[in-house]
Amino acid sequence: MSLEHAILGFLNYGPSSGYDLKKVFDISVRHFWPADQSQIYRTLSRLEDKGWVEMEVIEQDDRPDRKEYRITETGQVELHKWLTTPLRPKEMRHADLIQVFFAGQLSDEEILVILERIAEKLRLLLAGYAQVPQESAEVCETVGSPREQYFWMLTLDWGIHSAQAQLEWLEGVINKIKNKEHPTS
Amino acid sequence: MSLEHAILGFLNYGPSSGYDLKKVFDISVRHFWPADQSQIYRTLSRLEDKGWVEMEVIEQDDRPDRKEYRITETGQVELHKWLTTPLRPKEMRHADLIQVFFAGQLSDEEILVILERIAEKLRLLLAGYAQVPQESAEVCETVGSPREQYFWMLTLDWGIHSAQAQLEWLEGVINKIKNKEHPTS
DNA sequence: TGGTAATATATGATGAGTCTTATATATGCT
DNA sequence: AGCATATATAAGACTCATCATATATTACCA
Repeated sequence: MSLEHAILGFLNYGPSSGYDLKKVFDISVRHFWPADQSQIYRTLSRLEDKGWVEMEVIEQDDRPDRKEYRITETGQVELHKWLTTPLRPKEMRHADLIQVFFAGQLSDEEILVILERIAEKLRLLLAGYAQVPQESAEVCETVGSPREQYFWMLTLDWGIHSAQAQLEWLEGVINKIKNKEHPTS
Repeated sequence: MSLEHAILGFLNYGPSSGYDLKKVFDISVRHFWPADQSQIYRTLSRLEDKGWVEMEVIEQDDRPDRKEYRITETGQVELHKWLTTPLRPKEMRHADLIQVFFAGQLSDEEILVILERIAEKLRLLLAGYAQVPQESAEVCETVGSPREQYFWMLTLDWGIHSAQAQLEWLEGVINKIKNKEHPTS
């Protein structure tokens, strides 16, 4: 399971609690692997059962106690194995494209609304990507070597290039439809 | 639910059985909305419960009987409503990018294997897209008007442009790493 | 006559993720 | 004293999708 190994990946930088992991996920990998809080805690328990991580309760005076998880040697072996193992192609689901697929049944005005909405979502996505570097800067510099940071940035770059390509293509389509360069019946 | 409305979309072209729908899905929308056979049958039952479709058993001499589903007026209203309703942004999950994110922990050779594997998957995806027109040609011409076919092709075009943009970007990254234009520590 | 493939539908188990809610401690504000 | 907020963990219910099977009919071939 991917979430298991994403968590192992972070624990390999150093021990951490479920609460910490949730925050790290949200500022670093959320754009390609969002993780629910409850899912993180459940997955940590499962990782412990598998022996890939160990847990230690850290008592805190100023805050509730935390459970700190540390990757084991078995866990490190498993992580390396997973990182270098081919992943089977994952099928995509784009509900937006279902709307486009059946758009022929709609009026040109309705179609343009749909397409503009998709374009707007892509612009928002790009705006979100633009903020990631600032949000993650602190963690990046403290936790990561330049080499690690380089690959972190690659994943962001991938998202930006994909969204930009999609947006440019979509804007072309919108213009064609505005110019009535499509079949009317 | 998107699958419910994708099915309604197809039933709006004419009545059809679960078996037919599975085949239609596989040659037309599989690349952005794959559907499992058992899921299609279960969804058809649910659509019937909701009153969006009606079922009729068609007895056949040469084959097992089939249950033919027909969209109702309520179903058509619901379909139109859904097609013109904004969909909330769906978060993406790309397990491949988890491997890239943690690739800094690996050797350059291991990283190139990972990236080449992702590139190869994209090439396979593009090869698959290239075959869609032939596979769906028959259904397209019999079921769809030129206007409908135009939007069907748009969804394919979207996939092709996305995959192509990703592949080109990825090939650039692979070359940079081959030329050692990345941090080694 | 037996075997396979195509047609056609259905169910049970499981996995993965989401949503909601609950619990508990400590800080700081008013 | 009362309230909101941040920290920290957890469990229940649910949705969606996948996987494996099961069943039944007919056609075709050896």
